[in-house]
Amino acid sequence: MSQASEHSTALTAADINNPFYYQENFITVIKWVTEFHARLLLKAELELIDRFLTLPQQPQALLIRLLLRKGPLFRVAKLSYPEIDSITASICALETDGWLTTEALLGLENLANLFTKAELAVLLDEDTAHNYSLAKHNKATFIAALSKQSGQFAAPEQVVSLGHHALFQRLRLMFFGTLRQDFSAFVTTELGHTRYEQVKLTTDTCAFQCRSDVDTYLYLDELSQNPEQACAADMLAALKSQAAQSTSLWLTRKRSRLLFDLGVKSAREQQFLVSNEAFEHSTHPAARLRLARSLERQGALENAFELACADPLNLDEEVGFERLKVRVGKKISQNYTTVVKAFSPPSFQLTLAPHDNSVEWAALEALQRLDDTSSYHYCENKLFCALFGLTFWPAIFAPIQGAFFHPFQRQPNDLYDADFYSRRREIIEQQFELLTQDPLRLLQRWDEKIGLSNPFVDWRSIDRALITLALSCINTTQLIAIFRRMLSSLYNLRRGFPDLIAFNPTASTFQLIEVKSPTDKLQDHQRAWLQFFAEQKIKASVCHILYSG
DNA sequence: TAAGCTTGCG
DNA sequence: TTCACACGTTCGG
DNA sequence: GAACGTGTGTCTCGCAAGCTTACG
Ligand SMILES: [Mn+2]
Ligand SMILES: [Mn+2]
Repeated sequence: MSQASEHSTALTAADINNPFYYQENFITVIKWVTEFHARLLLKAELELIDRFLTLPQQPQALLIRLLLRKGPLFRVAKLSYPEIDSITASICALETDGWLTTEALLGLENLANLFTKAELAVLLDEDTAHNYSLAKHNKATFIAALSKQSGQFAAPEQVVSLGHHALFQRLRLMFFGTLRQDFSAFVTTELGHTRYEQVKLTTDTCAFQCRSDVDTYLYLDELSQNPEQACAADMLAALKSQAAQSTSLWLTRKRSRLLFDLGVKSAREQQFLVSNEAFEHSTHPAARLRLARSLERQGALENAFELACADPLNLDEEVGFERLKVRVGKKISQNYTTVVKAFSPPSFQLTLAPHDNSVEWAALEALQRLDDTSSYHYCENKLFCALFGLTFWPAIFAPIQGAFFHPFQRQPNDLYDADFYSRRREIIEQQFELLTQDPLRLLQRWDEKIGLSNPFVDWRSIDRALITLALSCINTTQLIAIFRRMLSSLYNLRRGFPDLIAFNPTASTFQLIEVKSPTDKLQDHQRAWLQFFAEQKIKASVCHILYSG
């Protein structure tokens, strides 16, 4: 277990009743970042932050209001906040350091976003205006008409734009470790809409190790926002050169995702020079397989075969490489014969009348009617994930170094890393032990943790009674075996569970059923779970649906 | 004028 | 906007 | 049958205001 440096860190959210609660929270974050992670900021940035912190209270409040909104352009006349006395005075104050800038000219797109259809109509030249009516033509028509007049327009009223966007983006990223979260986390948490497990934080922990990692993230995020902009080859070159200097695992993952998408897109456009290289440089779980198939389509059969002979890194590769070798082996007279045979799970057929709801629900109803010894539930991954999340709660939220760095995290940063288990081995094994001793202990944990965010527990789709039922019907040894398999690759193996589960409380047994409509077929990872269940002597089968008439 | 969507807000 | 799953089309043997 | 691309439900809450469009 990692040692926490005892910089006890109270990061408290502001009281909602404070009319300036947003200001308080924003300042809290700024101070947190500048105090503890100043080494990731440039001198110029720190100076700018200083000036921000010394802004008079009212203009600063207004600026923060605007920073929290979509922006970056605002109509001054539309701004109104009861807690801010003089909007215009504050605007003036904010124009001195470039926090806000008045925009005299507006591009058409900005203009159209800021003003209503009626307001745009006024801007039409007089001789064209009479061709259009507000009732008959939609807003796009007016925009198109305006575009024939000009691409730039004098702002009809004062419009301001936010400055220093890059700095604030950077600060938000450094605090949250992602750009997908924003300051609304403070409020939703304060209101109790979302609740997070409280993990002891240490001030020396940040989402980022070095400044260049922050830069990298910002760059990758920008690329993923508008991937259409750069040409594919340029993008590839940029991502490649960046990869050379980065060590961070999760940034590599983020970049690999982009490279993978780039590869898929280029391959579709038959730009194989780009796509092959993009796949090669991507660590995305599906990248190698995709590359191998792409090579096959390009006719580079030897290359494809060779790649498919690599050790499979995951289930998809295992199955996909095998299929490819069989397919391509014949053509290049490699004479490859398959050793592995696809597992075929037990199955049965069920005939249904036409139904409105989904095939899973319809099958559930039909099966339930045929069998009054068991209760049927449509859970897919939800139930086993919930059991997993409850069982390993203390491990998931263990204060491992670097795993948690702000109070609004739903999961540790390394949840899907290969060493998730090894970094928590002791505590995980301890929970296995507790589970063996007393499975019903999980119900206590349910009561204790109910409502708290957990990456495996969806509180609304599962209830306490179902957990109780599950614990009384699922043999602990079997449950442990399932958990061990999940732990071997959390990212891949938290999905693929059969649609339905049926509990027989009298016999203390259960069975799993994957429903397949006539048009659907078993996915590889679903098949893998079914094979595992068969090996573990867990009753699991596929229900093939037929339709009457 | 109602419905449907986005945005802001706490 | 992401994820997991289902559905539908294309393609080659 | 395999592979690929697309569609669907779901999403962290609930409400109000403002705007646009479809509809009668
Ligand atoms: Mn399913
Ligand atoms: Mn199914």
